Amino acid sequence: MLSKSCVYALRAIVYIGHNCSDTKKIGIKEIGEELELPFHFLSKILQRLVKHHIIQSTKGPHGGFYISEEAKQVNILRIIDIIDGLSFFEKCGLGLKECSETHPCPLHNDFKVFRDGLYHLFLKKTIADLVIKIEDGNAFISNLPQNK
Amino acid sequence: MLSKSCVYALRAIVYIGHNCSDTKKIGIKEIGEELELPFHFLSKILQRLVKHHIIQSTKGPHGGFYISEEAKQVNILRIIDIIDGLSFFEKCGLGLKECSETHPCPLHNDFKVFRDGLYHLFLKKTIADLVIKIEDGNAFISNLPQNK
DNA sequence: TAATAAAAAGACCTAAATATCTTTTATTAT
DNA sequence: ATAATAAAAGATATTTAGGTCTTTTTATTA
Ligand code: FES
Ligand code: FES
Repeated sequence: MLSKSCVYALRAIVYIGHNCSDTKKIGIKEIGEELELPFHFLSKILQRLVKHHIIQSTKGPHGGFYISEEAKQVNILRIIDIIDGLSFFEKCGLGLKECSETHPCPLHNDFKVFRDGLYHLFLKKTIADLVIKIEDGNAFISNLPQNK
Repeated sequence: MLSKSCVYALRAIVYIGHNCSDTKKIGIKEIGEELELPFHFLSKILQRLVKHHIIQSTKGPHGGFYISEEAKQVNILRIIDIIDGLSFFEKCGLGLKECSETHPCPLHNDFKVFRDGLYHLFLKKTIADLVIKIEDGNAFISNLPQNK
């Protein structure tokens, strides 16, 4: 449903949100190692997020990525839109060219419930919501060591 | 979420279920034209379904594909399993290597609701259920002509 | 039994997503 | 100023999904 680029983006943002501070920026190397994501591929993704002002970066020694408190309030759907676009949430689950109430596929009514539910979930969840779960120890953004 | 192969398979099966009879088998050509699916690609998919005994076929003049009433009782999840596998329903929505209750990602609890809901939807829906919707005129399996 | 029709099978092609490698640019510290 | 560091940018490679083309096999019917 979400592309790899997109989940890499989300996890990287959460990692940055959790680990950066006024004095500490986070390098791609560290993110890639911690989250086990491919360095250069991740770098492209982070560039896009910077361009869209979701995160910020500085070059040079002690440079890296960071995120402001305001930016942490953006919802996840926004990230999905930037990376994948929102077509998933409009598309027919059975691949008809149009998903519509007047010409529905035989899964339309049932499928719509979940598709729209996910949409609203992603709409109301912010980056900060995810970061808090990490900080409270209620969730994790890295793999379990044994699964490495 | 579902691959094109998979939704092509589902729509083709429903089309066959709706149109075939004891005396009439359905050719790939007809299915491809009606559903606007690529002929040869569709042919590969139907071959797999025949191998898995979801549909049946005969070669030669007046040959084609057909489906038995019993086979119409198989659920959609079975088709998804044959074409895509079921990994989607076990995978972490944020791409962690394992989706688990003890090491959850920050979306786990919310995401699981939809992922499991879809699972159960596909588990309880049979091909016959979809065909009935077509026959009752409550749903469609072809695109609207203007979207062709 | 020959011609024909249709699926099966196999080889091949294309496009998109994912991943890597190299060079450039900006920043900081010496 | 210079060297070192880190992101940005650009080029290239690999993998996978999606799609096409050709040949073979099987069944029908004239
Ligand atoms: S028409 Fe298929 S999901 Fe809406
Ligand atoms: S751990 Fe991410 S969905 Fe279960």
